[in-house]
Amino acid sequence: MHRLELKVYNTLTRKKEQFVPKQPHHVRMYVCGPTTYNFIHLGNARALVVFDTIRRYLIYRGFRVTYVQNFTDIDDKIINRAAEEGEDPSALAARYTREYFRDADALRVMRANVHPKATEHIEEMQEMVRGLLAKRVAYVLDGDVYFSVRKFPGYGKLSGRTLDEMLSGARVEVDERKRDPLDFVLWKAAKPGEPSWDSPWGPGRPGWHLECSVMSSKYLGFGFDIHAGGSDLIFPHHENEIAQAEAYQDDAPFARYWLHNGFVTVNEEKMSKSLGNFFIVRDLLQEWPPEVLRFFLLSTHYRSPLDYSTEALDLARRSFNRLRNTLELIDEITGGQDVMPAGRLSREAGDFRHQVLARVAEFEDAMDDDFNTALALAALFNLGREVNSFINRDDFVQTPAVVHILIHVSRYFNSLLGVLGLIPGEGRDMGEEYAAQLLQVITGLAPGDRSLLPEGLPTEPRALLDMLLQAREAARKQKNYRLADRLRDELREMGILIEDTPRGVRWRLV
RNA sequence: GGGCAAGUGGCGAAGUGGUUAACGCAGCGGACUGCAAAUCCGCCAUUCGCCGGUUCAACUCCGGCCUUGCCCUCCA
Repeated sequence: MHRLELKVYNTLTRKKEQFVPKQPHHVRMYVCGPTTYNFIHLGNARALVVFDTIRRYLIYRGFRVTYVQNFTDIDDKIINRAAEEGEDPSALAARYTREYFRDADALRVMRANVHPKATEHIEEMQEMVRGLLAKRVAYVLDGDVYFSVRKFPGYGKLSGRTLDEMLSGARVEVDERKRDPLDFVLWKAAKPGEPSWDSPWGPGRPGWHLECSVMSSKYLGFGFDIHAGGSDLIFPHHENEIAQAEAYQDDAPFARYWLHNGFVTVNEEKMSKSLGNFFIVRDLLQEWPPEVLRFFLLSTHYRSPLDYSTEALDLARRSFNRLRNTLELIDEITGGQDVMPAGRLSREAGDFRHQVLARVAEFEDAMDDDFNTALALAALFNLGREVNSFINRDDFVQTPAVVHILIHVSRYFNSLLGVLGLIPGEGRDMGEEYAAQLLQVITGLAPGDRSLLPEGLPTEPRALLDMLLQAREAARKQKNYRLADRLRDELREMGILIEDTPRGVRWRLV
């Protein structure tokens, strides 16, 4: 397999760089996870899916990947939300952590190797605060501990701004007690009634930025390979993480490659909780299959904005159908068979195999170039066209050798789709709810038409459908197109799409 | 106000200093089909926000302008 170099865009240097992990063949990757006070929305999902895809591609490329994603399970937002709901903050955090997994699993986001929680690392965080105080880059103020940004010369290197440029913004909160308006909290004193942990500076809780510095280096080691998150985390979150970690360690870099995804927008405006224009993944999954959501999220390069709309998801659905059709077409030929002994290849089949490999290389080249999933999808469409053309040739003959090739092609195709997490769910999983409707179709038949059906009625929806399909085949043979079309229409109405192919009837749920 | 991106066909979206500007959706014509669907073949941007500049050559590099978005506050 050909191997060009893998390039990634590093926010730290603002350019694409060759990606070389610190340790060959092993990538250590940290992704900022959610604050567990709510269901995740599509914007959160984009980060999850994008970095999950990057992880999958790294694995595909032969790297071992250690993937860490945290849960911020103590935070002002959690405390406030818990107060509103009259729920214990830790119970609320635990609840939304479970809900997080339901959505992430549905979106086929692989679970991390470690999912550390902030509340389980209080000791380590206090340790870092102590260290920063000892180095005099932090100071105590009425039970709070602040990091002194002026003491860290590299402050601003990730966001590409100087301290003075940041200060020129009018939105920095003014707290007269702080030595510098940009100093941020490492340890936050608890107000009465708030959850707290004892500390040398009084009862309190960790500042948000601290947890990621601590947990990432705990599980991945200082100087790990990839630190990722949404663009809105560049400043101040990741900037502050760098400041703390590098000041504490007296070393750099804390993380080697910084990757940030662009936002999901709605009418060109950032989808965000404060704007109230967000769409909850849980709701979207009611209407769209996970593959369609993933296809949508990966149809644009991860650093570009992506505008949400029903039309855009519908476009993703239609587009993805094309890939799924090809997948089904291959399955019809191979029928899930295992590899068969190779026979003599026709010249056309040899060319076909050659073309397929070229498309696989196209996919890899696209992903090698800063994970260009939009271009990678184009390679999959090209691959699909090769397959469709080959199978639909006039002179197509289903010899063992051809089946053998198609099984291999199927593996390639599935493996590339798998990198994008786009393996379609079972589109033929009929719920019991179909049984009643199918029965209704059968009982609605005229007595004459019913004679085409065998005696007795099964209860399984699949069996009922098979019966109807057979009856329709019989009707078509008798050129009773009135009945055949009527059955097709009625099935279509309940969401079962019928297609007549040279290899027989084919159906799927829509 | 400061910083950073982006503006490509009806829509979505890649891409490149120089042979025909990917791919998908939609549309049109054809093949296949009893009809459909799926699939295949063909057509569909002489043009890449606007104006200058560099160059033998720019949509691609530089400058200015316009428009939009993001960050500077919790946010993926």
